[in-house]
Amino acid sequence: MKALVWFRRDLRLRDNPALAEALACGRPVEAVYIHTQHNDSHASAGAASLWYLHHSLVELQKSLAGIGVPLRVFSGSAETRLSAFCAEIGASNVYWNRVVEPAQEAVDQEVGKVLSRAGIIFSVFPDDCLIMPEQAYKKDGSAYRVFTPFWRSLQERLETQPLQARLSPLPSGSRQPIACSTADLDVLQLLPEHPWHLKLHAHWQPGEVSAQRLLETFLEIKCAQYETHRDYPAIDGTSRLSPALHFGEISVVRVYAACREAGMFEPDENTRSGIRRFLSEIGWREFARHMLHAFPQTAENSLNARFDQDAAWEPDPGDRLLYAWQHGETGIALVDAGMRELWQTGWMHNRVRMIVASFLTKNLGIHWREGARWFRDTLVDADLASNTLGWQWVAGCGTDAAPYFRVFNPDTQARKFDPEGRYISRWLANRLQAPPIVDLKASRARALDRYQRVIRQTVAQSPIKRSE
DNA sequence: TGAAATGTTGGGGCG
DNA sequence: ACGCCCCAACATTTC
Repeated sequence: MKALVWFRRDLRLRDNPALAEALACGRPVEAVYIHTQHNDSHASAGAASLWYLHHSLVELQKSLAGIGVPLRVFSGSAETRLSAFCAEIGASNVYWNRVVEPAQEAVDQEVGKVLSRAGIIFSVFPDDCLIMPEQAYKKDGSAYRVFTPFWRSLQERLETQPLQARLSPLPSGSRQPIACSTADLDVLQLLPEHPWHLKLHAHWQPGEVSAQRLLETFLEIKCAQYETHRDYPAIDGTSRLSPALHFGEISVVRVYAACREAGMFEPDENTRSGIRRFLSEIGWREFARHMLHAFPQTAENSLNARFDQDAAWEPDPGDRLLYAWQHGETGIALVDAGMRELWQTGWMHNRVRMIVASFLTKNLGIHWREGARWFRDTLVDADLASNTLGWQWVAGCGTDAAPYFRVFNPDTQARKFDPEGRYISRWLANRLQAPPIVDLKASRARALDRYQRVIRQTVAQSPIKRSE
């Protein structure tokens, strides 16, 4: 009988608990990836993300072949495909790593039932998080709602838990390499027909090897000035690890452990603070997973439900304002530059993400849900938890959110963080700058007015109460 | 991980 | 020398 590894968002060989365990069991090992399409659900991946996935799978298939493990891919639902494939190849055991996302937890439940009925033994391993979300609640069982205490307690707990146990060496090539053709990946139809995605190759190199190189580059070069460079979108000062972390091309445990090790005996104060700051960004990723686990409805709705009523937003007939924002035609230089970077590269610098998000929700008065949807469709690193937290943070309707009155002025931000206009001219070159579609000052005032009314309303004043 | 309005202070020009 | 005004520069408050 064989052992089967079900790959999901752990597209790597190194530090892969499920793969390591399967290889250790002594049976012949095969691997499978199943692509499930959701119809316009917030769980479905966008085109840029699917492009990344396709090429990451190509790399995974090649490296698995190098250790004698064939990878097969299917479209369809995991519960039907998995059991069928087990029967086909004669697998008695299935191994996989958890994906910490509500819809995926539900898939695990279904798959577990089906496999049990078929008499197949399965093992699920913790992954995707430094600490599994159900272990990240406060002592009284309630969820953390503020980042700082959450991150502090998580770090304290990591001090006492040996991370080394969750890492494993690269599987050796003791097995016979097998021939591999990546042609069958095309059946998943992850790539769109129109070849717009070809431009993404100039900016991204999917795969485990590239992910490890990004981490090395960060620790050897970038972290020394991360604290300052991270704020300047014209500078390549960030790790660019977000898509690799999303797809699990590198383990977040490995990233954390490597950073801690690098910071341990580091004499340079700038380097130490750079590493510390970078780790806190990893912390926000953890926080986002914890939040979505505790409040799964926030993927669709504001945690503060008052923000989902019409009064919190402005009408946008024909979605004209939304369209202008999406296509970088707002007439606000930094916003348009950011939206163009996103469209061209499938990525946007984090400071600019905050600024374009603030502009959409506050200056244009459009629900954060629309922005989140666009990001999901266009980002190579689109991640439900991080995206949800980020948008609600900016909109001011989530946990530990920015206060509603914190409105970025894109022009002021450009003067501060792109003083020479390098970022703006990079993405707006050869482009006539249209007049702004909104007046920054007036729209800011309207936003403050709107939010103030929404926030201040008491339960007694709500339409539901009154109608009684 | 704001920005704008408002308040305070202190140096310098000037009568 | 002195008071007055102007206005940066900085601090505080407010949204």
